[in-house]
Amino acid sequence: MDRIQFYEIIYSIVKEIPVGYVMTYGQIAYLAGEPQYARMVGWAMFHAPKEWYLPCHRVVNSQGRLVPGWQEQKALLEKEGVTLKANGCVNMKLHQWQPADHE
DNA sequence: AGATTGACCAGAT
DNA sequence: TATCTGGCCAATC
Repeated sequence: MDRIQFYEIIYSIVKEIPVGYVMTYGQIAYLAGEPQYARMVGWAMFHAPKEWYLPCHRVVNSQGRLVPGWQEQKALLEKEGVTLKANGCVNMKLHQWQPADHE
């Protein structure tokens, strides 16, 4: 798979994340077909053109931690209805979006 | 062209 | 449970 295609899939998945839900980099990479590309997901998010309007604030790491150096993300998630723990991490069990939920 | 870093993850200690 | 290490790919120095 071309890296470009991989990015395209990543962006597609991220754009499909509904309000009030979040996903992990690893999960996105997995859905994109390359579970090992978690780092590329994060890299792609940071370098994603704003014209894509990606809800990258709904993307967190496997621990539910928010993006380092981006305190605004916390406020954004709270405004979307995402409940954050006292330590500032997302309640993954409550907000981790699962595409195959109705499986 | 080689080495280092990065919005990560999983396993090991 | 918390911290460290190795590995992954791409971009930058």
